[in-house]
Amino acid sequence: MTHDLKESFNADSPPAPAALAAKVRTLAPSMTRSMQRVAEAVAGDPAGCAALTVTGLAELTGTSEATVVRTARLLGYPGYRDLRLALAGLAAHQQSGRAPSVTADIAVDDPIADVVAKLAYDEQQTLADTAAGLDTVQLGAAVAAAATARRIDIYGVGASSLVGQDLAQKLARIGLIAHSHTDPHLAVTNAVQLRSGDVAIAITHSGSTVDVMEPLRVAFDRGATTVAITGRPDGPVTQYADHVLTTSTARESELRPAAMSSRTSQLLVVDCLFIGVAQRTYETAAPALAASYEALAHRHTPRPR
Amino acid sequence: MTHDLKESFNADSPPAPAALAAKVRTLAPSMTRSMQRVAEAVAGDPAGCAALTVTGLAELTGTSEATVVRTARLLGYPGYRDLRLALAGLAAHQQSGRAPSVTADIAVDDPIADVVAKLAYDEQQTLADTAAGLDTVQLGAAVAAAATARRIDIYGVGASSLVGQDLAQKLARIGLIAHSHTDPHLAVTNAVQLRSGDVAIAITHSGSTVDVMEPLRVAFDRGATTVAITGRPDGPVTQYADHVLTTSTARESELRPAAMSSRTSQLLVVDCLFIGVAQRTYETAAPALAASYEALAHRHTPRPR
DNA sequence: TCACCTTTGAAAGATATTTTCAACCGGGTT
DNA sequence: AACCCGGTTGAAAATATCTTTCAAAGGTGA
Repeated sequence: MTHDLKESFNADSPPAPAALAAKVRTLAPSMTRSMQRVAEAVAGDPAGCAALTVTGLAELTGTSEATVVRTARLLGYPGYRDLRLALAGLAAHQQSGRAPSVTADIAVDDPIADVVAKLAYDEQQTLADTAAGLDTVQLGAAVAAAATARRIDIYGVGASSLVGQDLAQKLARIGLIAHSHTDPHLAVTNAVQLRSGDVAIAITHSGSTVDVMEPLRVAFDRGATTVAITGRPDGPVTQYADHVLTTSTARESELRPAAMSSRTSQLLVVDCLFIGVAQRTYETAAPALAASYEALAHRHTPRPR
Repeated sequence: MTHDLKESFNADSPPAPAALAAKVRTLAPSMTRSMQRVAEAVAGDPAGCAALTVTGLAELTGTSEATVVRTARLLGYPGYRDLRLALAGLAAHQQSGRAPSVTADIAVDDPIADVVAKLAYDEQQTLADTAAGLDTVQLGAAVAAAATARRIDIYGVGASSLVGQDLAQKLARIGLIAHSHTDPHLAVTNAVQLRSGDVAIAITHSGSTVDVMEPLRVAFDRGATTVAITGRPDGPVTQYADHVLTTSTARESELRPAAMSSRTSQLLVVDCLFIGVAQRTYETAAPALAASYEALAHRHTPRPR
């Protein structure tokens, strides 16, 4: 599956009911300027845009019909007509559930209570977006591969390395052979050992972190089943991925680095992967979980009161 | 609001959000035979009809385009196009109505899509609980201490160690001196160096992990400001904590270890702490964040497409 | 600067929707 | 029964909307 470029994601989800705002955010970086203007308008006011014709929306955004159609395509619809229908559906949706008013960015002078509320809300949003945007077919395939893998190598650097470690820890707990690699050199060194029947998982929000791409490429070339967990489903890392799991991207602000929401999103994906694997290996996973719990008991003071 | 069914929708003429089936029934007598066929199809399967063009619907009902348009007009829309948009909205609505049963535990035989939904829902719940249960006064105090600390030491083992590392990474990014300790011996060794003006943070879900409590005790004795992030505000660790930040605990199931939801909760707390500190040190934090972003740019492949 | 690739919108081409209009139907009248 | 007439219907023209094409504009690296 060596797809690249724009055509790749036109193939996947034909319809896309909700989670449009999330999709817009994920795809925004791969859009051209004028397409971003259109996407922004659409995400900002679905109801309003649903009432517009191609020409209308083109005028509103100061672009051309062609650009509007292109944007619709990029978002996964066959054409503008279908995007418009989806927007109408979305509008009806929002109508029912009025959003709370903590959506604003976190400001420097926000009282601490607001920070808590906004952050919690944002992360909840990120979770919802991620769940909506996750391709369950890809996830299922990744789960199947991991559940039967001889060994699982995980690559991630920076903030993503923690996510990788988390996954490795959990998989190890249910008796699988899983390792997380942070050092790029060691990662490549290890990747060389992989072959068919092994699984390599790369975690990178940007989709273009060389330190993570390189070991994945090696694993891919060696015949291992490769999985990319990334916020950029069109990024270069997907070249070497048999299965791509997309994380969502929340808008970031000055005080809220992208790493924060991408981490939340990545963790959800990783958890889903883990649970999926645990389901498939239930016979061995359940006792292993119990055993590891037992083994740690003595590390706690006897009676917590 | 006393009106019931039939009377209600005569009032709202221009749009007609729901109650389409009812409208069809009321207006049916005043329709001609072929129009009734169209109206019937529309009321029977809004979603399906939304996918059809005028011609398609005309064929389906064995009538002509003109009749379809007439029917749309009779139902109160300017034309078929608008009826179609309304249908799409209606369909989306119905869809959302059915799916409230994700609250159950994750079972071994749940399809992967359910796993995603349940997990996302659970984590969202955990976030809400955590935000609600977080003591902003304690948080504010912890933030104040951390923002002005000479150095910050963080203790966590197991799953919590990742949370500790995450916090340390982020604090370091905004120019603070923060370290996460995983090795209990090294943690204690380092804790001995602390004194008044330093901050020590212990992260333990159980509130009774000796490997984490011990360094915190040492730091406490040495006069450092100590913070405990724990799910058990009555646990032994709080003895040595000047400020206690409580994380929430979601119910766990066989397949979903406690570590999973506690991690989500801990991360939110840690994020709040971080943002709070970033706010208070904004002058230095903002440029530091920008600088660390710059420094990493070359680790990505130049042009993602 | 130039060559090359990307992005963009004007306009042509294709579809879908709306309107027009004549044929058709059914019932009442001579 | 034959005829007329208002209402109903669909084929086809007219219009609006959407899609595609293509060349010019804009940017980037050598």
